[in-house]
Amino acid sequence: MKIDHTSDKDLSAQIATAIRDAIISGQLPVDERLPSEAELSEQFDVSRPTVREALKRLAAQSLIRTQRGATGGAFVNRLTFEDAYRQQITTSTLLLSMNAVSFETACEARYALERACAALSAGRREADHLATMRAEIHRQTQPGLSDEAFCASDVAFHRALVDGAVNPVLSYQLAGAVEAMQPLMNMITFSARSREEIIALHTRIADAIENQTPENADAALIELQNYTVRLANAVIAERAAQSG
Amino acid sequence: MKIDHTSDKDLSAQIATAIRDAIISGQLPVDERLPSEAELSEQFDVSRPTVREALKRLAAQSLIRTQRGATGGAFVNRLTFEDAYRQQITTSTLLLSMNAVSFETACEARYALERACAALSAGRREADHLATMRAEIHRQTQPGLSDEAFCASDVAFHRALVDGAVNPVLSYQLAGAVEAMQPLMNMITFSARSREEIIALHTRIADAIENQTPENADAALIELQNYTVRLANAVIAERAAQSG
DNA sequence: AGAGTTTTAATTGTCTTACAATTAAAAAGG
DNA sequence: CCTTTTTAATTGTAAGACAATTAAAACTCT
Repeated sequence: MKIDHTSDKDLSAQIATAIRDAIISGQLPVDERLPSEAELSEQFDVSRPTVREALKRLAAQSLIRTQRGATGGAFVNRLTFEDAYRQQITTSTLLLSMNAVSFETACEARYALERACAALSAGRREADHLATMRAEIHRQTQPGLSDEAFCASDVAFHRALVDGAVNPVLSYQLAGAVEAMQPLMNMITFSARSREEIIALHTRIADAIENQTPENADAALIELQNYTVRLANAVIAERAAQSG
Repeated sequence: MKIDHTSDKDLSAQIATAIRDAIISGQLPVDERLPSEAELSEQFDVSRPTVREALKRLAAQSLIRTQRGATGGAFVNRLTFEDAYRQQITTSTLLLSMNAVSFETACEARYALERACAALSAGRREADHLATMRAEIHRQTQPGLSDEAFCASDVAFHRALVDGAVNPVLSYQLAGAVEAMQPLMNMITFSARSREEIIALHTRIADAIENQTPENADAALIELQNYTVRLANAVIAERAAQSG
């Protein structure tokens, strides 16, 4: 592993890339200890602060973890699904908030992916995920529920639907799509009437999963998508009218 | 924005989190300039190297960019779809390589998502994406094509299929699933026979998109999924026999 | 006065040195 | 042999210095 001291790129960025490549290619297996910061600074012929900046870049991506003390150091970190979820959610959230993505586009993506999961969920029909869906539907019917709590329950319901596919890779991919929509969903103030409609559709979805009728789940999800978009457009139009 | 000097967490991690939260919440809009490193070190009451470590953490996630010179500094970066693609791909790749995910599970996730896109692609039927798909199919028929080039063309074909849905959010979500599979796909050495089958299925998919018959695209993708899994299992079994 | 050139100041990038905090192993002592 | 203390290795943090870069300000010449 060598770096170019005459390059216009930061040395710390080059070092981080070199180590990252070594991890991705498998040269550095999980839990392997990297050389100490002092050794790395010798190997790359840079100062220790520069090495540290490189290591912090890798730590920010959960690629390494560090430990102090005599037997401490930087270790190649096993990237867990939990870590990946978190990164995926923040990245997706920022992507939506920074790029003027229309509500409809985000919604289309979300429900397209979710319907794919629903088909698998209907086939697997896991008892615990189904129980979670029913429990969340029940929570959503509580009259005193705040809008925030309703939205949180909504997310939990859809998470259970997705997790019901029992495919961690799929759950990971969907985490961003479902969770990143929450800020957008929160801007929609749910009336009692719209909650009723949503709960009815949720019930249809849960029924479809239970009865292993994926086509019914598909239809209900499409209706939910359309209804959500209609609600959002109404809110957006109202706001435009108020400000204009 | 304040940090806790008595916490067991790294100061640089705390500072990075504080700034990241400010960006996500919108307090720091895109292209806003952060205070200089000297000012930040005063504000947080830490040394400049510590501030720099925090900034490198943010830079690693494409949340900020830095510029040298008189009017330089750290600026809130607009997270582009391109940046997000790259992160998504490396994260997905590491997730698969570090977590003993079965080929079938990864394949199931990938094709479930891809079929969702295909349905939309068939509805939109974009000329340029269709042209790319045809061009890649043609490339795949060239007899002298190396296995690596065939795999790359395969990825390009599927990317075009996904991009044909004309939904950047969807393309972003899929980027990881499609590209992260490539290392797994590369381990399958394609014989002339399997190339023929794959090209035939690709052609059926392209035809289905062109004719706006999503059910045909769906069927072909399912066949492709099954065929890919069969090939992979055969390779895995052969390797086990050789080593055992 | 205007255009081109030089200087200057601000900022990040890097290096050096030093010390604090933590931790496990080694040494010491009972 | 067990407990306690010391020690050494390692990361975390600090302070100060200089290099590199860049845009604006000052200057010079026509």
